[in-house]
Amino acid sequence: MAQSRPVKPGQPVRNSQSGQPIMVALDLLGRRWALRILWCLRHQQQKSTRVLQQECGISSPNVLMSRLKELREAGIVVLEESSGYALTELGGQLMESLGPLAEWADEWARQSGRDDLACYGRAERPVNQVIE
Amino acid sequence: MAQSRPVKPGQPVRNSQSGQPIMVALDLLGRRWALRILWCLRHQQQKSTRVLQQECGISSPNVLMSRLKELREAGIVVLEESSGYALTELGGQLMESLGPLAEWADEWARQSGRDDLACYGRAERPVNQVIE
DNA sequence: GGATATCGCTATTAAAGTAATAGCGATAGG
DNA sequence: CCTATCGCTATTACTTTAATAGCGATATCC
Repeated sequence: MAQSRPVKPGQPVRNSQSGQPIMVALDLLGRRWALRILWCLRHQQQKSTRVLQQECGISSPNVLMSRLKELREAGIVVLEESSGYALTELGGQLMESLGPLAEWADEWARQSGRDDLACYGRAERPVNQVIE
Repeated sequence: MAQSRPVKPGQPVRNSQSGQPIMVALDLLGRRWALRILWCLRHQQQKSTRVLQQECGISSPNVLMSRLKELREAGIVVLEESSGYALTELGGQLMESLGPLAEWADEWARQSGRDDLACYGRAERPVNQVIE
């Protein structure tokens, strides 16, 4: 049993003892599948655990449940009555805040000679599709 | 021996097989101590491994060396001749791109009733000091 | 020269996190 | 009752990180 404490602002986390919100956020979002799950919840509002597992390509439900639990405790995701998991408003705002980092990543790809991968600034692909 | 492949745009990583820059970036930066190390390199330009280890509170040099190697291969950090590690220009841009996420994290702290921790918007503390 | 100190970096073992498969109890419909 | 799906748990193997000790190389001081 991992039994990790809730990942919320003010709580010490892996990367920092101070509980600084940005550090807590980076710990939470840096964990395996976390952003992938949020991305799956983006378009269609509600999805079941099994749909999430399949669409994200997650083989183990254990880690999926761990991430969902953490994201729920963090107020980023909710489990709605017999309709599945969904993003909260805060969760939606989070997805929007990743824009500049995505832009940096594209610049990074450019400087690495892989600008064929940069998609954030392209008109053909909406901003929504940056995170895969 | 871990012998992990370089974390660069175009390479498949833990969180994604596509090599999308944003996903690669989140894998790289989400690894333990990565952002903490970058933060330590922010003010003073060059620091030795031992100074980094001490200031970041890292007990094991193994993981420090792993992160530094990854960050160097990614072009975010350089080891300058007998003067220590330093951020590249790209690395500096990266730190700036984390602003919106830090703002979101502060809003997150506010909604969690921990707005005493939110520091990103405060005039007293420069933006530089958000990440601890 | 020789002792001391610091440098970047590696070896080794233990702990923590994740991968992968199988299955539980609950609910709903036929 | 039978089947199907739901959220979720148990178990075992593997990967990543934690923690301590130490290497060879360079520099400094006596």
